[in-house]
Amino acid sequence: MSVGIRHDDLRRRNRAMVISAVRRAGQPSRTEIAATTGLSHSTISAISSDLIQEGILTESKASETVSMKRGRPQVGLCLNPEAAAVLAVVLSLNFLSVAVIDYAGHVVAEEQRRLDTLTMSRDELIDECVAIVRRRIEDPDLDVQSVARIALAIQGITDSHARAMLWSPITPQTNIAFADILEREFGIPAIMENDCNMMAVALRWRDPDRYRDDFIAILLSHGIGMGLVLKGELFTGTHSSGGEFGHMIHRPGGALCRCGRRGCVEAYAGNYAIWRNARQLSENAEPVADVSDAEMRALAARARQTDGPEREAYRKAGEALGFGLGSLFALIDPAPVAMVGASAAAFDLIEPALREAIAQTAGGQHSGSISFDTETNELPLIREGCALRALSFVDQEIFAPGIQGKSGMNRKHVA
Amino acid sequence: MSVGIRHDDLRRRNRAMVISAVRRAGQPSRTEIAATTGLSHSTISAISSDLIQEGILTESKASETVSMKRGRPQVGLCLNPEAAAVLAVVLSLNFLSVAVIDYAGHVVAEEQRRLDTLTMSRDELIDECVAIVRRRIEDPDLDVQSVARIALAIQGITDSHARAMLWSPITPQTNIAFADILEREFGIPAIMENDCNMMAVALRWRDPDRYRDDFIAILLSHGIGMGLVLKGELFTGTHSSGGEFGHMIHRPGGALCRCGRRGCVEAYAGNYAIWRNARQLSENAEPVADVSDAEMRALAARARQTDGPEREAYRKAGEALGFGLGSLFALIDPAPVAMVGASAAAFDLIEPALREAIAQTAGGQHSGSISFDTETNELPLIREGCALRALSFVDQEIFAPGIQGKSGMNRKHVA
DNA sequence: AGTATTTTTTCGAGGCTCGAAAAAATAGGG
DNA sequence: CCCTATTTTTTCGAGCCTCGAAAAAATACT
Repeated sequence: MSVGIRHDDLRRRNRAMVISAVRRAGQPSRTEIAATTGLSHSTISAISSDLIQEGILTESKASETVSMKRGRPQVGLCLNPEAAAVLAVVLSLNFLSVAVIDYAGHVVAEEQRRLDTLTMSRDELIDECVAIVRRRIEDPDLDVQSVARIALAIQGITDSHARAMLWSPITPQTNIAFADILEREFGIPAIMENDCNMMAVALRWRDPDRYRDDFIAILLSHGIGMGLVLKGELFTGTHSSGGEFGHMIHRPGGALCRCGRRGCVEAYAGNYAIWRNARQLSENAEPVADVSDAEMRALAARARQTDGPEREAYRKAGEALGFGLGSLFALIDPAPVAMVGASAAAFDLIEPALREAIAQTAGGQHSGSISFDTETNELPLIREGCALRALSFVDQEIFAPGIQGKSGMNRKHVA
Repeated sequence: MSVGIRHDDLRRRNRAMVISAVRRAGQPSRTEIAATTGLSHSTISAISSDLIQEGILTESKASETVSMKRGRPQVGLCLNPEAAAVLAVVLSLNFLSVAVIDYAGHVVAEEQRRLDTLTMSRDELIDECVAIVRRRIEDPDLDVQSVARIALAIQGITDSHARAMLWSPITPQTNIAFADILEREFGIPAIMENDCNMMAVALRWRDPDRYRDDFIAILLSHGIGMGLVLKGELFTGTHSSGGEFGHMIHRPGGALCRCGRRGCVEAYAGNYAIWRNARQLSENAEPVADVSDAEMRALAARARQTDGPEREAYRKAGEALGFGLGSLFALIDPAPVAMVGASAAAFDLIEPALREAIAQTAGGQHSGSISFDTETNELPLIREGCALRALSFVDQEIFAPGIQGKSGMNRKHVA
């Protein structure tokens, strides 16, 4: 059962709250932090003094503060970039990328590689990931004191504890415990996240006005993925990363999906499905492994030009997405939607049928008011989400730890 | 944003924790509470001493403790039944019921009435509810010191703040703010909950081994409802009670649903849909207002006897439920399911097609391992859920209040 | 009756937050 | 240039809260 609050938890939580307030606000003064957290000035003063002493926060240079107000000028607090570093690793189809991010959230180094993920063996895949991480960590050019956390995102299903990839369309391999492997290899805490969930995390960070407590991020790509935030929390399944919107059933017994089942939303709206329909192939035709972005752009161009099979393919995609969203809205109620990925550039071809379909569902009451936004490049979002996840872990678990391992041990003190 | 933890919160939360530990365990000793909450004996001693002084808890009579152990015998703490009372009101099709429950959770009085909810005006409906509550509260025979909370459950959609009924199949009226109305009328805090959500709350209470952190309660009745618990929390929509499983889309453009749309799960699995299919009426035939339980039992009997349209009707219901669950499992992963309601008695007719359908969906990997349980009488569950909800509110908001309205004002102190 | 054992209470220590007051740092006005 | 008003930040004592250790209470066993 949930456990009582010990006295030590109090300081721990308030420390975490101050750190998170600084991360969100950028350069808040102590007074601003007191206002947003509801804690007293004395408490904020004490906590931030501790955090500065420990090298986690720094006071921003007074030069920048252009306060035209009377009185003692506010002194902004900011995250000390040198307090820690994190790694964001993104593994997607035929592509592996890693970025080193300092504690303030700035990318300080990166590396990208093309692979052939579909044909690689289990060990090759693991070795590539370990190697790219090792190169970044051990790079002598890089003045990074210590990497405190690795976050790895992958297209596919991960387990709910963020330890392992369970299944992924980018490789025939299954059940690879990447988080455990990286932890063993480098002795650095690691997590394994779903790519679409990381998209959602990043969208919330980028535009908290639009993407606040409830929203949906849908990846329109070769497959269809979703990241879902409900009540301010990232939604995950009971055993896996969950939110497999692309594999909700659109038409029982319908078109053949890449997952081997029939009638999934993805089997109508994934790139391979649009391509299959545009070529007027059978719904039973085996999904192709990959369709290039260029080819998809060509399909979209033809669909915009003439009312042929290409336009019909996009219409079917919109219909599947619309009925899928309708069923989703029946469960969670309507929420703002972000359409992410290269195919989001063809959202103009998808939207009419999508809205028409939603209007026939439980979401229908508000079908006009549901707002869609598009973002054609998913990779930066995923990486940003990973970085945020990893940094937030450092904020809460390392710099505001529980009883065990009271921090401040080997960290360099600043000034 | 989330607010810092003040010092006063600490005691408040730990008080709430002790109360909730007593409610769950029945008659735990102080030592047991210390063990489950992780707080020290001293703290538990101090808090429980307060709670006893305030008349919220009592020490159980030593006579019952048959401890064959050496040492000072444990003295069990229990909820003082006289500390407060709550009202559970359940409004369903043509039926209104209310129960008075003491603080220990025992029903001390009840009243039930048959109504004609489908034809009643808005004011008649409200007046009936107010009147039945008034009769129970003002009953001179009843020695109830003070009703601290009213919880009202209704079949249909409520808002996410638990204030109002937004839409219900039992009445053509919409948007009735029952919670506000009852609060104004009696000056007692009230909430308005969805019936299926209350079923889920009660199932979790009754069988915490089976229904712990993640499970699904589905009401098989004239309509199809769902209560969903995920990660130990009751799931609700962003604006409404949410979880409208019955109105997920099974077949786009398919059978006519009671909600006016087409192809909803309910349009295949609701009583009216089974009845319609069993009579081999068109899928476009207007849903009938009500089918008696007796008639449904007759349908089920005939379905078991011969392989005719009745059996096919149940098969279609199972198929719709199965594909619906499959889509749900794509989002949340598989979880134990409770089938509740009179039609759960016909689950034997539904299950084969249901399992076959699930096997064709994302839930398919585990289709064999998904476990179903049935419970044919929903009303006691709903009432129990209401009572638990109301009592839990009293536990947390009244007996462990924040700064404002520090409790213990007019309550009778016990010995 | 005395001893061992277990539960519960008591008591002082240590932490944490809070409010009030003091200190610090600046702009504006004469 | 100095003084005052204003705003931010720190300091300090008070009040709670939880904790651990020890004491007290209540029973079974010998």
